Amino acid sequence: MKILLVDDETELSDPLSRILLQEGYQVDVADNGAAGTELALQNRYDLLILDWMLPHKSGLEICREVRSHSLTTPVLFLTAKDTIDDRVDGLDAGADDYLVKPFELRELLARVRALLRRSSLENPSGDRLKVADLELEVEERMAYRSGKAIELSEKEIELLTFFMQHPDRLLTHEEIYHNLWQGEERPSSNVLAALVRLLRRKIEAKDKPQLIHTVYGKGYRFGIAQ
Amino acid sequence: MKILLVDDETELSDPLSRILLQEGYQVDVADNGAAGTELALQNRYDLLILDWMLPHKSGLEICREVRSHSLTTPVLFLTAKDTIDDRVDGLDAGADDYLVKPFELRELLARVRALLRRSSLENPSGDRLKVADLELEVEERMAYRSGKAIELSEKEIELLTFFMQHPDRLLTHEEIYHNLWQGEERPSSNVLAALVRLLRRKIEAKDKPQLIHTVYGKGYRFGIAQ
DNA sequence: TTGGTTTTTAATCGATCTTTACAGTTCTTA
DNA sequence: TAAGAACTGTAAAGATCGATTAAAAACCAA
Repeated sequence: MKILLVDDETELSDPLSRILLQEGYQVDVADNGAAGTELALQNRYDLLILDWMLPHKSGLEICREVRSHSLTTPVLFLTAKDTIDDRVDGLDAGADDYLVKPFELRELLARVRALLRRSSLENPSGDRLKVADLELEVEERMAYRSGKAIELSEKEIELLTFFMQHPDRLLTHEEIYHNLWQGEERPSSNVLAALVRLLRRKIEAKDKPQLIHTVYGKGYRFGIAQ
Repeated sequence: MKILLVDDETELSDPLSRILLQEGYQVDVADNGAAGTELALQNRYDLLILDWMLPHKSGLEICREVRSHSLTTPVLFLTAKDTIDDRVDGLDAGADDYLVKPFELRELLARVRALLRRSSLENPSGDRLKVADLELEVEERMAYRSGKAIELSEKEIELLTFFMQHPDRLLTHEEIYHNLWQGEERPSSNVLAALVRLLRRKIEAKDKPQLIHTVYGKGYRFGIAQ
């Protein structure tokens, strides 16, 4: 689990990041708003912990900006600001939780667990996914269709994972691009179509139900259901 | 958005449920743990708001039990209990948020919005239209007649959506053209008739009541009624 | 660096969707 | 009931989009 901590007070961020590391999370730290925004947009974190008052760009602005790029990573505010207005503003800017300094470490950790638990519930990236007769082991970089092993490249895995996390749903080109090439500018060519073809070549078979369905003009749908 | 409120103190739950209703949510109220658990398991709520101290079964127990049935509805605790241990217990029992009484109403509403926003992000239940035995999921670009899946093209979806938004009403050619080809100049040919035919071919069936009725010289009427 | 693999680009081909046109049918009214 | 108007069914052109290639570029390990 990767966490981004954006805080300029090293008296807080140093021990906090150490403790989060001890708890088994990977932690990146940024000490100003601009750097935090950039990191958040270019990497895939499972949680953003933002201080409110920051050099260059406030936590509130980071949150708004990140959300406007339709990044849905959970956000936890950590701040000395304690009027109701601030809390409401923070939550309405797209934050998921709000904790007022000084806080008890144990409560913070419990809230972090709650946020991560929910996002892993929704994105069962747990290394084993199954749809119909197709199984995927993300860590192993292997898929199995009706038991037969299939080797996949990195991008193929990413696409298949995204597909299998949202079976039977229309996934638009936008959404897929966002998920696989986030941060980077939208590819000018038909990378996605090319990638889909590579994946199809590996996981589809004539004698098995089709799994990747194209939805004309919109995107793709993954699953056995039409 | 449906919310279940479980609280035995009517001094709190009465005004609170009234306010939630004013905010546009559907609200069910239970005044004890057993009833709350039952309601939560038998209905589809978008959020559970649980008091901690309850007759029969505590909020904590409700939360655990509901989660053990792998129900992932967001849970917000609302309680007078205010030791760190309680909060940690609540969050680790599967709750998503925890608010200590007395709380500011505005903060509660902001947290409710945050929780509902996230769950609607993860479970985008787009518009669902239903007329007779025909269902339409606009976002998913799928229709179902008596449960059987039907794929539709963009223009077909637009027309069917317009039909289903105004059932049992005469929709004139003018209105339909205006809605589907707004801005553009009125097509010179019989596009609409052609489109209606394509749609009929997909959603009508000999053994089912007719849905698209033509009103000679005027337009169309959609619905089972003659 | 080299050689192999993965990812992206670009061009072409093919499929689907939308519109048009027209022939055949049904409906309305004089 | 006959004539004209309106609708249905069909086919095909035009427009848009996706699939398929092959080759270039980027990446990576030896």
